[in-house]
Amino acid sequence: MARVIGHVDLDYFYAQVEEVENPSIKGKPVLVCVFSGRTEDSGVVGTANYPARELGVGSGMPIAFAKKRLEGKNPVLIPMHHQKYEAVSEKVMQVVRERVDVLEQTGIDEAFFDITESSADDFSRARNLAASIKTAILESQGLTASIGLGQSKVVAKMASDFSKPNGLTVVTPESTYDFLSPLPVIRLYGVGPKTAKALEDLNVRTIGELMKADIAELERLFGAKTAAYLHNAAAGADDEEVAEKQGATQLSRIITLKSDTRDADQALTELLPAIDDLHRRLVSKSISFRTLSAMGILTDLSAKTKSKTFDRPVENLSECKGEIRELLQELASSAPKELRRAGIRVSGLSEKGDQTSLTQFQ
DNA sequence: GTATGCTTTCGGC
DNA sequence: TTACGGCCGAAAGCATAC
Repeated sequence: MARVIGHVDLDYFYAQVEEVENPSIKGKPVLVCVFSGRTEDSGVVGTANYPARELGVGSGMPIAFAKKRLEGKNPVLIPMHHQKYEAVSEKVMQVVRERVDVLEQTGIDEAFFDITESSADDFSRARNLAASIKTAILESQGLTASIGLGQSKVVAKMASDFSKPNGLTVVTPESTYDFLSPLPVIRLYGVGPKTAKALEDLNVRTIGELMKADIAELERLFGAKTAAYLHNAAAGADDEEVAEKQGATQLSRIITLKSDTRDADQALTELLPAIDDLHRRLVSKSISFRTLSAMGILTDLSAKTKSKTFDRPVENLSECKGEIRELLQELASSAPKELRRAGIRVSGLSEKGDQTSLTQFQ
């Protein structure tokens, strides 16, 4: 049976939550900012509302740069309140979950859903269901969302991206080719600036051109698995299932250092609160880990990591400061530049008292 | 050679 | 003129075992 897959994306999420809480800022450029604390304005824009975007400001942009662009435009800068957005997100996801067959949350503000059953595989019924989901989100939390429907995850994701904010785009199986083929490859889910550039060097600019691209050439450039994905995704024919996500596969914390350094002990000192925070998180969720990594962002913003895997799951991160120090030391001494930011990551996670996930197939 | 597991990098939001 | 976070998941790259 053909599938009906949806993707829901909350519009300019963090900034919209702030607008709902304080409607008087609506209409002005609103920036939700991640301040790093190094200098007054250092940090980046997390989310910008549409008035800000129309003035050329968007997420990932340095705050100082955004401020310059918005001089005289009465911008509203708000520091990010992650817990608040987390709470709103949970409520929205529950509203959606109640109305679909399967929900797969892929971020704080987006999710895939499968409504093959509840729409009886009928795209016109699916459209009505998607419209009712949008209404329910608006009534529950005052937020607009954009929804896309299609025959696969790739099509649904691109459909939700096609019209926003407050969009509803339905791409039936019959219209899939016409929808996808003229779009630039950069719009394809899974294609970022680097892949797009490599494709452009092959004279592949649109998804239609990607559909016809030589597979051997794609394999040579990207490897077999990515090549197969690109080929299928271009046709909107990926067969990825919508599946509820279990727990996280990794947890991390990263900070910006007060000043650039190669001194591992300095980095460790500044990281201690983040290590404690992650430790508390692990303990409260009864999570053990097997792999510990130190992450560094260098002065040129390039990234570097060093990691270590233990033989058995480790429960107590705060007892690993010696290992973290060693990893930071390896990292700092092998890095071509000083560290600007430093972080830790744990992966290979398991829940305490649940060793089955590691042993049941051995 | 193939399978498997670990390390590092990439890319999305 | 420049300006620059904090997460997450996944895949490539590499090493090792058989």
